[in-house]
This record gives sequence, structure tokens and C-alpha cells, in this order.
Amino acid sequence: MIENLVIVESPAKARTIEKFLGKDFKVVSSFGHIRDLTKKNLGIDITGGFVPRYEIPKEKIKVVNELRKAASEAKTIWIASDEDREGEAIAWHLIEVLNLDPSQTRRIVFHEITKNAIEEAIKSPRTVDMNLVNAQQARRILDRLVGFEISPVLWKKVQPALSAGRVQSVAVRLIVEREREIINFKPESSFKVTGIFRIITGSSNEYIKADAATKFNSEEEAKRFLELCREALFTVGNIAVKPGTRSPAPPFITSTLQQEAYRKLGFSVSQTMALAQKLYEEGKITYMRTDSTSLSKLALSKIREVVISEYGEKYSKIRQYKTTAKGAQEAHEAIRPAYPEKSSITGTQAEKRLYDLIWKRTIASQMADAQIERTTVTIDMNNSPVIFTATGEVVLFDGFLKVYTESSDHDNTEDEKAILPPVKAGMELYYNKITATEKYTSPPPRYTEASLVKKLEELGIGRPSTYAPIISTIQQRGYVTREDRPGEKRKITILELSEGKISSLSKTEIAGKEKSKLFPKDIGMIVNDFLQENFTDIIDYNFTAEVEEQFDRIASGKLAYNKMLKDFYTSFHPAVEETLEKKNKAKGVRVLGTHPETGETIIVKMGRYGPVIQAGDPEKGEKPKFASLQKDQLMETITLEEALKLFSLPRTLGQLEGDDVTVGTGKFGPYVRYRNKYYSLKKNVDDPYIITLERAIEIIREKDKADQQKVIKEFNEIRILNGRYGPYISFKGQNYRIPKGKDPAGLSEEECLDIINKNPKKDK
DNA sequence: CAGTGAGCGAGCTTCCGCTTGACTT
Repeated sequence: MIENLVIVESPAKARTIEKFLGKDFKVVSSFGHIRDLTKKNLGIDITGGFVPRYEIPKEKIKVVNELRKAASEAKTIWIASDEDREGEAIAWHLIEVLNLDPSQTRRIVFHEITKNAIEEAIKSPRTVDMNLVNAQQARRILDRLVGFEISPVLWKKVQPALSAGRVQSVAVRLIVEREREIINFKPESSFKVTGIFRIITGSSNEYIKADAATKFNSEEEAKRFLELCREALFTVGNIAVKPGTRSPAPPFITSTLQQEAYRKLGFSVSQTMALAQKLYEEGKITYMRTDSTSLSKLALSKIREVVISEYGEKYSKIRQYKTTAKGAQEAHEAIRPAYPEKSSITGTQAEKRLYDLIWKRTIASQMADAQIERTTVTIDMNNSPVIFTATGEVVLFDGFLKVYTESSDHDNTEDEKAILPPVKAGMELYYNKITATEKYTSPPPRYTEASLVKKLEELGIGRPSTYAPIISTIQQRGYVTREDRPGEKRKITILELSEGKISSLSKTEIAGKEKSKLFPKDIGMIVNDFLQENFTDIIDYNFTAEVEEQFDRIASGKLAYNKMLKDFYTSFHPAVEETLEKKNKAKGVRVLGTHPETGETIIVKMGRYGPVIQAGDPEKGEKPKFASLQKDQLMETITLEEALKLFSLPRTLGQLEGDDVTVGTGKFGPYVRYRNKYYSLKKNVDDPYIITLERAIEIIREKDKADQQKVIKEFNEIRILNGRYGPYISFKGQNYRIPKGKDPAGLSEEECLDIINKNPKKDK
């Protein structure tokens, strides 16, 4: 018999708490929720008043059995799940499932994991808050209704295996709408003028870099201005010195950690979370799924000690940050080092770097403001109203900047903060060089995983535990893809005034180059438009915020959960029925034009295997021809010209030793085909539309040569090959590893068979 | 590895939010 059993959500938390509580307490973990709506069907009795039907998922049966056993052996049971909506529901499910006797069950919560806080919590137990539980049930049921009623509509009206939901559909919408803004964006160019001026101070020359405050719309205007500059007398006008301060960013929460780890370390959202999980389990950082920026009292005083001993008293400033995230539940502390005095840890390189980031951010958050002096100098011209301005920045006191500066999403390479030379008003300046550079306006940026999380958080959509899964779901469904794009070359003109001469040169720059950005795919755009048309309210950016308000009213006992659900359902469900009944299948059909030779109508649509262009209308008795779109083409932007080009493949280039050499493009990109063998074209080198027979033969010869070297030995169906990871055995489409210490070239057929039989093949 | 785009129908797919392991290569 155990005296006390404490149940928490996380096993790592259980381990920590057990240390504080002495031998009368046993601490176990529920591993999150233990019960959920039935998986196979809707799991809700709608006519009975939105009564949920719960079941214990298969993977949770073992945990539940262990909890049952532990509970039956304990005198008093303390349920210490998180103090938020989900945590309260977990507590209630535990009581129900374990059939706990209320007289020997206590609900407790603690806000920080310290001996003191836990002992305090145990002194003041309470009962389960059923209003809060009902708010969670309403949330759960609403999400199930939306997901399980709309998804089947998509299976019927768009494509099988698609999905829709309160959160994922909005995430997709953000990406689709951003892409459309980019598609419709028309870049405009103007000329930005920058001068390097010389001042004479004593015997030496010093230089000052300044930008003209006016931009010029055309090359002619820019040139005329440079002509003025050639003749102008430049003098220092105004000198304005402004003191300023900068304050540190608050400690990390899940979303800001994901953003900074992406910006500073290049980690993906899921990578960051996996690393943070590891650090948490090893007791190196506090819990990594949190929406609260607050730090415990104990942590604050520890951090203060670290700041003072490392940097001195005047660098220290205690700050408590207010949590600003919409819908934050604040069940945990901010993400911080468990032991702030440890500025580094042992572990992999990635773990060390993430820890370092968390440590710096936490320490900096408790440091003094930086004191800055910003100087703006204007330079006047005697023959033009245009002024030049130069700004310089001097850090008078670095404060938190000594440790950490937050990064931004936009690369501000131009924003260098120089120190200005000593100038006085009225001083004469001489130009050294003045350039007018053509600059294009840029479209709004595509989302990265991390900036999408930021946006979702601003909208109050999704939770710290779901940001990473949302991103993988919308990619798995094929709605969006994370990709690099090479960008396109663009010509720009630069005018330069130097030593009285104006010269013009043209340069190329790369525009629209992208790395690891989220792009919508055709099916994502079709589903988005379909939802927009038929379920406008659900994918409204404010939908979550509105239902959250109602959940809050349920939590405070002002609204009955089934009343809320009934009101929602009576307006939602008819839209489902009506869409099923009246709407045609959404294929995203768009007419591109007519074929210039045959006169057939060319359309683009979503086919069974992906987006296709189609020439000819079967309803007019024409036999349609099809061609798949290329990976980088969108149904929304493909032109007639590009579409016609797609029909030109596959084509025959000519003959090699009496057999045809053809070129086409397939599932894995462009290829050359010869005697039933495929040869991939080199990426970014060969183009299937313009490749010559000579080049194709070169590719064939190269690959054949490589393949010959690939085969080490051959016995009937057994082949010993050289692969990417070294030699291996290939037999009937299965690959087998050669045991260490064996010479691949020296293997006999029997030895090979032996290896094959010892490694039974798996069905996949 | 590299094709496919007729139509029918059975049986399957799906949500969000809590939490960590199992499986090998």
C-alpha cells in the first residue's frame, strides 16, 4: 500500500517531482490525454444533446492499466495535471476512467516545479472545475464536428483522403492568399541615390555615406539629378542627436523559440521541438510547450545572480513580462534553462546551440536597457531642394545587447549602423562618388514554417503543442510544400558620378530567390477556394477567436456547452447538406484558349493523378489529349503558350545504332529513353525541350559506364552492386547488406544466398 | 522509379490537443 499517488501529465515532470516529495509519495504520469472521442465514427450523440462518446485509444490501454493498478494500491490520489482547459479535462477523465472515489481524490495545481510550490499546492487541494471541463469538451466536440463533417464533403466533391479543420484550413488559406498577392504583385523600379562625401578635417580626409531623401522614377530623372550633383556645392545642414533606449525581448515561449531557432540557427520547427524535448527530458530546460513569458521567483533570483556575477550590478534589471499571445492559457513557465548558472551544456552540436540560444535569451531578458545615441546629419545642395541624410548610431551603454539581440524576419543588410565622422553645421563637403541604383519593390514575403507559426499565434489559432504537427499535416495532405526556388535574373541600371563624369552600366540581379519557403500546391488552392465558397465562416480568420470567447463563457459558467454547440450546429450542418446536394465536383477548371493549329479548346484541370492540361472536348466528340503540369507550374498561372509546350513531350531526338532516342518528362523529372532504359537529365543543366541528340548520347554513354562499374559480380538473379552506401546484394527487387569483414568481390553464390536467407524480406 | 486521365463500387480516408516512445536503415 502506498500512502500517496500523484498523477501528472509528463514522465519527466514526474521524475522531478518525485525527488521533492519523499518516500510517502509515488509520482506517475498519464502521458497526456488518456481518453478521446471514438475514432471510427463521429463519436457524438447529436440528437441526445451533443453527448460525447469516449474511448481509450489502443496505444493508451497499457498506461491506463498501470494507472488503475497504482490507484488501487494508494490511499490518497493527487491529480496534478496542468491548470488549463486541457489539463482540467485530463483530471476529469482520470477520475472517470480510474473510477476514483471523490473522498480520497484531490485536485492540485502548481505553477512552478520547486519543493516549496509543490508543498504549498498539497496544502490547498480543490475539486475538479466542471465548467472548465465542459469548455474543453465543447472545444473537442466542435473540432470533431468541423473536421469530420467537412472532410467527407471534400472526398466527394474534390478528391479522396483530403481533410479540413478549424486550424489547418486557415493555415492553408494564409499561404494561398499570400501566394496570390505575390502573383498579382507588379514590381516597380525607381532609382535610389547614395553618395560618399569627403570632408577635410585637419590634414586627413574622412568620408561620410549618405542617401538622398528623394527617389527618382526613371533613369532620365536620376541622370538629371546626378548632373546637378556634379555642379553642386554640398554643405552640412542639420545635425540631430537623439538619445534612445532599447529593451530586451521577453523569455522564450514555444512560438518565439521556433522563430528564433529558425532565424539564427536554421532549424525547422519540428527539429527545434525534438531538440527542446531532449533538453527537457534531461532536465536542462523547463517545459518547451508553453505560451507564458513569466519566470518563477526562484528563477528570477538565480538569473539575477548570474547577471551580476558575469556582468556586474549595473547590467541587472528584474523584469516580469506580460503574456501577449491571444488565448494564452499560461499553465507553464517560459522556456528557460533549468539551471541558469549553467551557461553551456554537454550534448550534440545542435543541442548545445539551442541551449545557448535559450540561455542567452533568458539572461538578456533580465538585463538593463541599452542606451543608444542616434545621430542624423543632413547634407544640403545649393542647386536642388533634395537633401542627403546620413545616420549613425553609437551605443553608450550596451546593457542586454552584450548577450543577445533578437533577429527579424526581413534581411536588413542595408541597415548598417555606422559611426559618423565629426562634422559641424555649415561644413563644406565634396563628393567622392554618387551612384543612382535601380531598385525594384518586392512583393510580400512567402511564409517560412516559423513565420507561419507567428501568424497563427497572432490570430490565436493553434496551441504550442500543435504548431509543429499543423505544419506537417498541411504538407502531408499535399496542400502546401516547403521548397527552394532559384529565382530569376533581372537587369538593373546603375548610374555613377565620379570625377565629373557620369557613366551608366547595367548589372543583373537575382529576384525571387527563395529558400525553405511554403508554397501552395494546386490541390491546396482548389480546396481553399471550395471551403471559402461553401464554409466561409469556418475559415474566417476570426472564427477561432469567436468560439474561444464562447468557450470562456462556458468556463465561467455563463453558457451551457450543449447550448453553444447546438447554436453552432444549426447553422453549420445545413451548409454541409447543401454543399453535398447542390455542388459539382471542384476540379479547378480554367480555359487557357484554343490550339492555334487544331482549334481544340485547351483547359487546365485537376485530374485523377494531379493537374493536367487537356486539348479537345470529349463532349464535342473530340478525343482528348492530356499532359501533366511540371512541378514548378501552377494551374492558376500557367499560360496557353506554356501549356502547348507540354504537349511537345515525349519527342524523338533521332537514332543511335538503329534505335530511337526519345526525351520526355516523368514522375522524377526529365529523362532520355533509349532501348527501354531511362537516363535522368541533369538538373539546371539540360532542358528536355532544347536538348540535342549529341548531348543525349553523351548522357547515355556516361550512365552506361557508371552502371558497368556498379556491378561487381553477377550470379543469375543475384547481383553484387556498388551503391551509395557501399557494396550490397540485390536480389528480386530487394537489397541486402553485406556483413562486415567480407570482401564483396570474393563472395560466392552460396554465400550470397546465405546472406539473403538470413535476412528475410519484409512486405511493404 | 519514368504510365496513367472510362466508369462502377466496396472500403478507406478525416479533426485538435495533451503526451512520448516504437520500429529499422
